[in-house]
Amino acid sequence: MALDHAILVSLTERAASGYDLARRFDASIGFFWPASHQQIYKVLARMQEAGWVEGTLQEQDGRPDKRTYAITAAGEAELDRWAAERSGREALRSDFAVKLRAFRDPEAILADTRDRRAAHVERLAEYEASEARFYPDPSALEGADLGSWLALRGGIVGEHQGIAWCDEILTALEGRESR
Amino acid sequence: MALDHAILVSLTERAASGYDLARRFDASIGFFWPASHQQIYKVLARMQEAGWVEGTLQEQDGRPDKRTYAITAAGEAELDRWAAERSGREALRSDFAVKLRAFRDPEAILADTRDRRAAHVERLAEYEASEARFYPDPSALEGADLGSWLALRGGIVGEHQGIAWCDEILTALEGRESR
DNA sequence: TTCAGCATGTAATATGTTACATGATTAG
DNA sequence: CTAATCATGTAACATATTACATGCTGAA
Repeated sequence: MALDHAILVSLTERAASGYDLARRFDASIGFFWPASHQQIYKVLARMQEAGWVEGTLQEQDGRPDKRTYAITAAGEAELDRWAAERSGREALRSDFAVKLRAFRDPEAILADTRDRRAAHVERLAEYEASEARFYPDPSALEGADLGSWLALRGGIVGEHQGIAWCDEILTALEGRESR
Repeated sequence: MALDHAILVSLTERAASGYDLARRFDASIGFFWPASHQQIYKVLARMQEAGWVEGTLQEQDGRPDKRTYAITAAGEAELDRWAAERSGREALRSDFAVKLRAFRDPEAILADTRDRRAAHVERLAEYEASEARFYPDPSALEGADLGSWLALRGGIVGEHQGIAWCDEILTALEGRESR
């Protein structure tokens, strides 16, 4: 029951079809909660049965029919209930850390680490571009905008951390290699 | 197929029963790949069928029989295959970031953030204690020990990042509250 | 004509969580 | 006498991934 809430949050911002949501999950909200279109369609169907969202079919010409979902009052109530709930500690699951720990193939680890570093740098740039564009004056932010900015800050801080970790690994491995 | 590898890595360090593994997963390797005993038993059974591990039943008096698993040659081969494989980018899934973004209940977010900060501080202390105890001289490390230390470094850097993010949130929210 | 985008899903499989079940020993 | 530790699991449920399936439009 967690993708459910991510979708509901996205729907409070604007009503959307499963397809639209899938695209949003490829970008903004999906940075913190990735989801595939298949999964999104399933959850939308379940939430409609629960009465949290309401779908209306729109016929379109030239392209497939579109089912647009909007959040209902019951959905809003569910979001409020969830928002007040304590969120326990989040488990991190890192395949890469397990691989490091196994330390079976130092060359592969080096290559992986370089890739990861590049991916972090790239994503950091995206985040920073978003920040500059959408939140040029953070001190003026309020409400949901403040929340979105703080979430983005989490992404930025996280990418910095990822880069720092990669650099530690590279220093340790490259340093040893050349000796 | 990822808990599989975490278990195999743990078994290369020392043969163990499901119960033993469950305890290890509560501590060391479980920081990067949490798992419950139920899940571990299931995976062990599956891996035995696949021939990656071999279990031997030991009768004990005064306590339940114990099934000790050791990694087989096929298991080692599988680890090697996995180690050489590229690991793609890891998805982070943060319920908390979604909650921030929803920004429904600032008081609850504040309370959550304080809890999270405390949990990060606590875990950081554990990691740093481990580091001081098991890796007092990092420059002398080699092989699997070097890998384990680097994984631990990831944990440490990650907790620092977590604390920094919480501090940003607290500054933003508390600053605004008092105005 | 080929590929990307729009738009919906089903089916099979894999993985993980929660609840339930049993039963002995030892320390407080 | 109560709780924790040792030791194994099953069953039901929830969630996520991968593969498959369809079909139209518009741009290169």
